[in-house]
Amino acid sequence: MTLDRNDVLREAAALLTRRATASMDDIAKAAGISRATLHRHFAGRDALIRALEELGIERSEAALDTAHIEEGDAVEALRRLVAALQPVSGFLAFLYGENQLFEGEEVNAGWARLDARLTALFRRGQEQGNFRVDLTPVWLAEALYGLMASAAWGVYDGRLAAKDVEYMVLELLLGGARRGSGNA
Amino acid sequence: MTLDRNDVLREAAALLTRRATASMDDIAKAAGISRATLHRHFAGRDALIRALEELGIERSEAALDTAHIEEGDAVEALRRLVAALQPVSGFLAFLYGENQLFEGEEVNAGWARLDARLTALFRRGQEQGNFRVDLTPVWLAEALYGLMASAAWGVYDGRLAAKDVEYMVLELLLGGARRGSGNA
Amino acid sequence: MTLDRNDVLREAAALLTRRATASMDDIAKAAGISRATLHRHFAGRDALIRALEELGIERSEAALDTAHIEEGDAVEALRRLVAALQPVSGFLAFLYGENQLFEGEEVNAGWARLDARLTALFRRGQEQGNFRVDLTPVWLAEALYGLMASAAWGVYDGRLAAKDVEYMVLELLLGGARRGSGNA
Amino acid sequence: MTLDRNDVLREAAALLTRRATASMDDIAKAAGISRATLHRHFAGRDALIRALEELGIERSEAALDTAHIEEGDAVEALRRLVAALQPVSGFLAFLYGENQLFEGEEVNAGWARLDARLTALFRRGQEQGNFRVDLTPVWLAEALYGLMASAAWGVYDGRLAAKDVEYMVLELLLGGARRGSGNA
DNA sequence: TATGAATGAGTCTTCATTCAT
DNA sequence: AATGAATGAAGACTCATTCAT
Repeated sequence: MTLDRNDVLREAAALLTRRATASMDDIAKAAGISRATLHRHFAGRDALIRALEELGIERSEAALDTAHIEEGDAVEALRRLVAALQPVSGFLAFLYGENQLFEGEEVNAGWARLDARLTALFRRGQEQGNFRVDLTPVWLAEALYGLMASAAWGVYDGRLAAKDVEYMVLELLLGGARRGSGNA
Repeated sequence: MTLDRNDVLREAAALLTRRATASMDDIAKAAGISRATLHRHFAGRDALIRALEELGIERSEAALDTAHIEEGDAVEALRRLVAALQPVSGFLAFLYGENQLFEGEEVNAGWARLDARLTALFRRGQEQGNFRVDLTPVWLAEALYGLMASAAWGVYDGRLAAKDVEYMVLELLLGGARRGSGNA
Repeated sequence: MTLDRNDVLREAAALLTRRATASMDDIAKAAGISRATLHRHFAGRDALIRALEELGIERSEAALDTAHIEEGDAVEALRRLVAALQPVSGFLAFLYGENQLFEGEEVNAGWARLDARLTALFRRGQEQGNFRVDLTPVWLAEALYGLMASAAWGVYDGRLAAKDVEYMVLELLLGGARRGSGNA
Repeated sequence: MTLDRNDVLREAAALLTRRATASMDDIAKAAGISRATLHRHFAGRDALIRALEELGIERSEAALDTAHIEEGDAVEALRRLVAALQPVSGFLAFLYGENQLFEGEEVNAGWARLDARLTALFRRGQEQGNFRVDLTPVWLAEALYGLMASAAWGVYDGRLAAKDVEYMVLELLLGGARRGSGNA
C-alpha cells in the first residue's frame, strides 16, 4: 500500500497540530515512510508546511463554496458552513495554530481570503438583522475558528465525539450556553 | 536590575505563545539574559515548558479562587471567572496551544483539577436551570478555554482590543451570536 | 571505503587511550568521519565508551579462550595468555585507565567474568606449586592488567618496542627483576 | 574548618586519577568548597593541573631523596624506595595517567628528572650484578610506575589492603610470581 | 521509486571563568 | 576570604537535507 501525497499531508497535519516542533523524522514515522521518502514528496520542511497550508486553505474554501455562504439567510448559511467545515476541522486547527503571527510576518493570502469571506458572512447576518451587532464580525470569525479547533482537539483527545461536533459548535456559536437562547 | 524566575517565565510565555518553535536562544534574548543563564534557571527546554505549565495552572487556579466559582448563581460566577481569567489569558493561550502534554503527575493533576472545577460550574448552572442541558459541561469548559485563547491571540495580533476581551468572550459564551439571545 | 562500527571503535580506543579528554569531534576526525556520523553509530559519548568496554571485554575473553588458560600447566598457560593478549593490549590499556566504570550489568558482569578466570589461573598455579602463595591471586591478576597497560603505553610513547612487549611483561611477571630469578 | 591548598590538591588528585574528565565543579564538590573558591586557590584548570603535577613531582622526588636511591646496594635501595613512595602512590597514579603523552607534546621536566633517577637505579643494579640485564632499565622503571599505580587503584577500589601494597609491589617487582624466585 | 548512510548547519547543554556582594 | 549569579566559549547532540544504491 503506497501513501500518496495527500495521505502524508493528512498525517502531517494531525501531528503538527498537536506538536508544532515535530521533526521531519516524526512526521515520516507518523506517515509510515522513511525520512528520505518524505523528502521525495516535499522539497523540504518549508515546502511541506506550505503544501499543508495550501491544502488546508483549498479544502476550507471548497467548504465555503459547498455551503454557498454568500447566499440566503446568514443563519442558515452558517449552519451549512459548520457542517461542511467539520470534515476539514483537522486542517483548520492546524491552520489556526500556524497563523498566530509573529511580529512582522505577513498574513498568508489564502488565509486572508477565507477570513474576508467569513467576516463578510457575519456582517451580512448583522445587516439582515439576524446577528447581534455588539459582537464584531472579526471576533465572530475568530470565535468560529477557535471553536472548530477546540472541537477538533477535543475529538483527538477523546473528550468529544466526532458526531457531536457540528451540533456543539453551531449551537454554542449561534445561541450560547444560557438557557432559553438555544434552538428550542 | 535582575530578572527572577517568574519574569523569565512571563517573557517565555509571551514568545512561545506566538511562536511555538522559538529556540532557547530566542527565549533568552527575549528575556534579556544569556542562554547559559536561562539554563541556570531551568534545567532544559522541557523543564522550562513544564515550569510554564505549572505557573499557568497556578495562576488559573488562583483566578478560579478569586472568582469564587463554586458560589452563587452560575451565570454570575461565569462573569466573575472570565474577568479574573483575562489577565492570565496569555498563559492560557500558550497552555491551550501547547498540546504536547507532559506526563508529570503534578501537571496532569493540576489540569484535571482545573477541568473538574470548570465542568462542575457548568453542571451546577444546568441544575440551577440557567444553562442549556443539550450542550455538555465538558464541551462548555473546552469552549471557554478555546474562546479565551482565541481572544488572547486576537489581541496579540491586533485584531481585538484587550479591553473588549471580557465582553466578547462572555457574551458569546452566554448568549451566542444570534440576535435576541444577548444581554439586552 | 566505508568504516564500520568496529573500525570506528578501534580508532576511538587508540585516541582515548592516549588522551582521555578527547572530544567527540577529535574522535570523529581520528576515525575520518563527521561528528554527526559518529553520533549515528553511537547514541552519545557514554554509549561510545560503553561500546568500547564491551568490545574490549569481548576481545579479552576471546584471548583467554584462545590461550586455553584453564588447561595444563599454569605457567605455560600464562605464557600463552600474555601472547594472546598482546594484540588487545591497546584496548586493555584504555579499559584499565578508564576508571570511571559504568554501572551497566552486562559490562560489570563481563569484568567479573574476566577477573574470575584470571584469578582462577593464578590460584591454580599456586595449587600446582608453580606460583608463590604469598602474593594473592587477586593482586597477580591486577598486576597482569597493570603491566600490560604499562607496556601498551610504553609502545604508544615509543619507549618500548612492540615486539618486546610479550617477553618483558611475561618475564617480569614470572621472574621479577632480580638476577637469578629469570628463565635462565 | 578551612581546607588549605594541599588538601584541595589531594582531593583533586584522587578524583582526577579515577576520572580524567571530572569538571571543576566536581573537583570543588569533592573538596567541599564552591567553584568560585576553587578558582581563588588556582588561577584556572590548567593551573590546577600544573600544581598537581608539581606537588606530585615534589613529593616523589622527596621520596627518592629519603630513600637515598643513589646509595648502596640497588636491591636495598629499591626496597627503601617502594616504602617511601607508598604514601605518595595516589599522586604517582595521577602523574602516570597524566603522562601518557599525545604526539608532539613535551615531556614534563620534573617527570623526566624522576625517570632519569629511576632508570639510573635499575642500571646501577644491573652493573652491580643484582638485576637481570635482559629487562631494560626503561621497562623496569615503567613497570615500577605501573605496579604502584595498579596498587593505588586496587586500594581505592577495595581490592587491596593499603598495608599490603609495599610487600606486594616489591616482591613482584623483585622476584616475580614464580615459586622459588621470591624472598624465601 | 524507495531507502539506509552520511553530513553541514544549527540547537541544546555544560564548562571554565569572572564579577558583584 | 568566600560565594551565588552571570556569561562567552566550547562541547554534545539533533535536524533537515543529500546521495549512492
